[in-house]
Amino acid sequence: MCDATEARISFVAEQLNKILTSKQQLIMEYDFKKIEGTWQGKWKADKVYKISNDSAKPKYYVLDMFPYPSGAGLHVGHPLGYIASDIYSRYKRLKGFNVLHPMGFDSFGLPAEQYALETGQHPAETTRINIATFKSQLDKIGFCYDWDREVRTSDASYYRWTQSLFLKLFNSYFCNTQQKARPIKDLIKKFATKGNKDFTAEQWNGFSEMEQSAILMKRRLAFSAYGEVNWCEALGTVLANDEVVNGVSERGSHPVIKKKMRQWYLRITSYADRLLEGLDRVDFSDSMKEMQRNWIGKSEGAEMKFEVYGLGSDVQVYTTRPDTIFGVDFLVLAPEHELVSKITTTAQKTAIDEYLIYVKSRSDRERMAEVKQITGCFTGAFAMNPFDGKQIPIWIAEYVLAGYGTGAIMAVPCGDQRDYSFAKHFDIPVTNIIGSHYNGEEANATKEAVLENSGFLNGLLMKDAIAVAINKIEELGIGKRKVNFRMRDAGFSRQRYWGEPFPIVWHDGVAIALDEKQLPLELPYVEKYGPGPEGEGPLANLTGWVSVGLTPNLKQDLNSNLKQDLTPNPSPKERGTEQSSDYGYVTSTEAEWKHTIAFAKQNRKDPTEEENKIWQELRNRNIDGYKFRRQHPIAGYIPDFVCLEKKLIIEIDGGYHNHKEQQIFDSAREKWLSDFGYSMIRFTNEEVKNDLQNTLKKITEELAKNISVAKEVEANSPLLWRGVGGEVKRETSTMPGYAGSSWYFLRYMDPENTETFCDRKASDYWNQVDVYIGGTEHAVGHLLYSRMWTKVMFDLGMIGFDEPFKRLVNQGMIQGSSRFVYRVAGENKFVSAGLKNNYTTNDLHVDVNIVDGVELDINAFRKWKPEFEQAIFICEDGTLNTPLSIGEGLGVRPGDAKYICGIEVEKMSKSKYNTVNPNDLVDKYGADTFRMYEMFLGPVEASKPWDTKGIEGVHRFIRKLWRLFYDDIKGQVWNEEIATDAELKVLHRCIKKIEEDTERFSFNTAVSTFMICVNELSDIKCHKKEVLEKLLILITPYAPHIAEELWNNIGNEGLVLDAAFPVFDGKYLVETTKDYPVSINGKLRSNLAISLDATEKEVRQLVLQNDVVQKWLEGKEPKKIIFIKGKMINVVI
RNA sequence: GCCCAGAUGGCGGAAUUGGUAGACGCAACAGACUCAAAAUCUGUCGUUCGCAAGGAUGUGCAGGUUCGAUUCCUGUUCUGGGCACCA
Repeated sequence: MCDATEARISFVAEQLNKILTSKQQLIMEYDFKKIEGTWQGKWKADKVYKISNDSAKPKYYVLDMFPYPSGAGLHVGHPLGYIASDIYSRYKRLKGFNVLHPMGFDSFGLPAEQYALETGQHPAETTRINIATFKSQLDKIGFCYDWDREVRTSDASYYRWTQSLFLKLFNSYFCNTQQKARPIKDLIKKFATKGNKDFTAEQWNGFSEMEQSAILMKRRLAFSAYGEVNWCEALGTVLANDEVVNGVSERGSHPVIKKKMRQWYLRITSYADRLLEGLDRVDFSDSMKEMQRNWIGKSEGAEMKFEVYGLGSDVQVYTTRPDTIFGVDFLVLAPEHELVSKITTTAQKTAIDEYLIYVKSRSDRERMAEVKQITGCFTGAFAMNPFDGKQIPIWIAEYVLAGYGTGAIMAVPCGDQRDYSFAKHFDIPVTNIIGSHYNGEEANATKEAVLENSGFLNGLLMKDAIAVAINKIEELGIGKRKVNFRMRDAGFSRQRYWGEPFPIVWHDGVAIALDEKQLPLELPYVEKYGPGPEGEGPLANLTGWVSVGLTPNLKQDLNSNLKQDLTPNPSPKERGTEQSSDYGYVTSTEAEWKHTIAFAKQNRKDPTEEENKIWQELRNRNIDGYKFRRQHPIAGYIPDFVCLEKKLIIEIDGGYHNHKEQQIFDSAREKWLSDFGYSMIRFTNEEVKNDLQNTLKKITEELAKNISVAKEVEANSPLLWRGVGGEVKRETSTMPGYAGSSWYFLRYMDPENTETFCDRKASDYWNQVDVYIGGTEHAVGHLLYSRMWTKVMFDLGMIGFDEPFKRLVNQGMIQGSSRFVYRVAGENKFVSAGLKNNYTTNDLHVDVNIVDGVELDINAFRKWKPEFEQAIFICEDGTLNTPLSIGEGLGVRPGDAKYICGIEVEKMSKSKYNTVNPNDLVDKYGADTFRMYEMFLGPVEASKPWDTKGIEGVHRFIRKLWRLFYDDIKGQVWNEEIATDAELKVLHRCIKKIEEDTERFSFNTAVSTFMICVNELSDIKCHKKEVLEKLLILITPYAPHIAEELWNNIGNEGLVLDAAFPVFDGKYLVETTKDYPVSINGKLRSNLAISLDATEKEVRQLVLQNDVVQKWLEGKEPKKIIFIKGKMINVVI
């Protein structure tokens, strides 16, 4: 072999070797993109996160507040809570729980509608797109959601149940004796049999339907009433509170006034006490509980009456301080109080009228804006103090609110600052009832003073006098103990499009619930999103949709080809042609209904032989206790016989029903009757004539069969059986954003159920949400409403618990850290932060992504927006940086001169260019690094500004973890050697700390624990599988992808996701000696290693022998030596 | 105005029950490896006096309780959040 060949061979071998090494290196490198892609794909394909409702394991429910899918997508602030809950879910799974951890979208809401108004895109479309974006972003982070359980509040399959639950609220009332919700049927029954304090049963039964419905409306948990809305004439629309700024509209600054409109409300005030009490049984943060308590605003006091001089009437006041009754110097009524016009004297009438006009002219916002302004007017009337007969003037003033208490107060200037200011302002003399405790300069609102000048209360401490005074008031029959709440009933309707339509139709001012079977009432498609003619929601513009006629289904039929077939009277032979009507059986007007009634009456007079025969039986036998009616109109249809209770119709057909044409009519009618919940059974004349017994048997069977339908479909649709005339119109407002979110946590338990909102078995199994994670912004809205809904459902026996969330964790808000550049006024020149005071500048937000810390990437900035292409920079050191294109010769670009940006912490938002997209970070560092970094930032509960800088450190840590298994050069380093005690000590210390930290949601310290552990293992060069695989299990919740990859690489079967959490063993941590800190007079002076077995006596001796201690003692005896075993030693001199 | 939470190095933060303040990370500085860069590794790192050993001081501020206080108590300032004429 010649040299050349040999050289060639060795060259080839060398090259081959190089390739092999580089390939091996490639395999051993931490390629997070590949790893994360692989495992996310595998998880999805194998459905590893699919959770069953049927498991022997104990359950655990971890829930995130589901997001509103905004167009902006996720920014780094959103995933904070999601990562925390994901870690916790995965941790619980390792601990052997069946963990429910779902995700969905709160996809109804105003922003989508606003966007639609601006761009003309349909909210359904933008919502769909936004959700897709959100999901793809979420998936990149590697969350363990069971997407099969996803819910979207704007899907008909979801809001069908929101509507159903609304109907439950509508059909329930709050029973004051049992303090719980009950079906309104019970109340109706009570009214009809016993009446109540305002009317007798006879009176109730004599009330018209409209009167009855009005009375019931006052008790329903979801009710309709007239309420004030912010009405903007110029925009022709109703505005939400936050769309009104200082009395004018946010958009366009048009004036906004109060307008009364019919609104829907939830009677949440009935639950005030139980919402308050429930807080003691849940694990929420103190501040969260406090916020809810404040919102509910319970106050205890007394309601009592003051007689008005010269008039028979009394003024009812509410006070929490009945102890100050002898200090009352005047009464104040709210300007809207009903007594105002009655008691005002002729002399004061002009003044009062003027004042009322003034008050009306002021919006709520104005009244709020100038809190301290004192206004009021004397009515001329006087009231009498029931205790001392003192004559006290009655005033009106806007500081008294009509909506709270009785809308009237007794003013005690020496005990209440507002009353005091009022008295001073209007020169009303002040009575002092607390002697020296009142200084004449300001009110003393404490309850600590001793009462004087106070009749039977003299000498009592004010706080003790309260109860005494109330007892006296009750004794005298002039008032009673009374609890008031600040909370108001929750407004539940919005004059908007993108929300759940109400399953309600209106007829003659009576709200009629749609039948359960008619749900979902789908949100119709609209082209325009503008308000209706009277400021109603956009739905009001859909006249075809709003006007129901009878029912939506009937309406459909009328619009279809069947109209022609339905219209003619089907039995002209029987009824005679002279009575034919264009609509026949269909009644959509008063006149048509009258026709139908007339037909029915006539039919009754003229029965067929077969009808008579069966009627005898039905009437006499009263089959199975059910009452039948004959020729009784159902909506526009006149059946031969009907059992209203069972919704069963019986038809005895004459021969003409054999005609094909007639059969089309029949089946069409059967269809829309079934939409009302009615079923039908047909017999021929022959059947009745020949075998009556069999016919009756069939009816009995049908009644039994029908039982579930009849039970379920409440007889609550008067439309079906009462006289229908006049127009039937749909409710045009929609439900607010919190409707869908008030119960979504239940739907996750049983998301595909088409029979009910959530099977009782499922809700019994999953029960309460164990941990609920979300922001504080929902403290008083969503959380109160969902708590109320849960209580209602519990009361009605629909679920088995009355608090939805066992534990609430509030994640802090991640604020944006904005960067600014300073543009010299009028020039395309920017000055660095340190020199900006030398110039007049405009501060511009600059994209944080082109700033490294505070140093601007000047070239990236020039490319950022075309207008900055030629920008000149005055750098921090005063040198210039100009674009080269100005001319190579002229362009100055010193090497390392920096342009420094300004910083400000603000809310994260696109317009401030301070958003950071998680996708970018995941692409650059991987999901595992991103997850751990978000957790490493600080406690989950804390708010903090985002700073990308530190992510490098976490990424270094992850790579260091990887290097415990694979070395860049040596390749595999992990081995299967037996672990030493020292190594196991490191591991078990880590197990203990991770378990503790994860349990208490201290994820930032958990991350640093991992860092410490990996540092220590690196230091002692531990690459042993026995230790490392336990570490992988520990870290799975935090960094699931790398854990799964390494777990698999070191030869484990199955997923680390389902491994068992390592059991901590304290024996590895047992120490024999402790390096005690030795303090002298509390100041640390030395350390001393002492055996843990040492007795206190031995320790004292060792301490006294110590050089440092001796030096400090200077030969004296110590006064005392404090020794706390295992902790520290303190020598007191 | 009322209620709640918080304040610790240049920065994010740790100290779980009153017991070694500043873990872990970032930034900074010094060094090793390298032609160089990246990556990696080692060291220093509250302030202050001192060559050093070793002191002094230090958890918003002022007091207090305690052998000992970031931790408990009182007062106070500031920051963040909530409510806002609720009798």
